[in-house]
Amino acid sequence: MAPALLGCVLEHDTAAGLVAVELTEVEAYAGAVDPASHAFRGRTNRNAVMFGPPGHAYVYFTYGMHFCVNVTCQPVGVPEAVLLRAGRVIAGEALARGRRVRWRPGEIKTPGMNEAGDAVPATAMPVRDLARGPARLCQALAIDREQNGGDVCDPSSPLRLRPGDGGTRMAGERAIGVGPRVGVTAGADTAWRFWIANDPTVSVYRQSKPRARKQQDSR
DNA sequence: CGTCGGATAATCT
DNA sequence: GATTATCCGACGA
Repeated sequence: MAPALLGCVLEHDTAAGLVAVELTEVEAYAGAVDPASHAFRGRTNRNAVMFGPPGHAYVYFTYGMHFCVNVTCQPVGVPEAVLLRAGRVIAGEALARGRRVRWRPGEIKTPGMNEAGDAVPATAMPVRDLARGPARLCQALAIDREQNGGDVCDPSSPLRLRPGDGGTRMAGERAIGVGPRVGVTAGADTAWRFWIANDPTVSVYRQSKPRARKQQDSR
């Protein structure tokens, strides 16, 4: 399923307008047999959607500030899904850019302004970075908890998946890259990440790095 | 381009 | 209480 999704289009229709991306990078997570999968240790409230019917969005919140979206791809009871890691914006670029304005805690959260309060030019966020990475993709498409469990195969859903504009699957004529998944600890040697070769919107590979443990009193 | 640390909170042990 | 399917700015090469 994962490489088959490359080149397909994910679009989110909201009151603000529609943003669409052509998927350029995905990762497969194989539930019960995959220690890197959220479903590896069984069903919980968080991963319940993974155990549901295929073609639905599994949206989770992580690192205290980011959302990521998966598409389930197996029958009820088989918790397998594909994480949508990156895409190329093909519609709603201005809206996506507005959603990608960032700020730091405690600072003014005004779209179009930077931390100093200066107007941010339209070129501040390169188009290639609008959905380059799973949390960035969710930002650009305004995907959050509301979309968890949604049927992305129903064309009438706000968040839906459709064949690519090229009309072909498997990213058409383009070569597909294969490699280990980003940021996972268990199962780091399993090559279940797929991307469109030489596409600038594919995120940079990063190995999982154990974070320093919470500082004890070091005196 | 690469590495590093901070932000920040749901989830699980 | 530890961990995390991340992002971003700062800094150095």
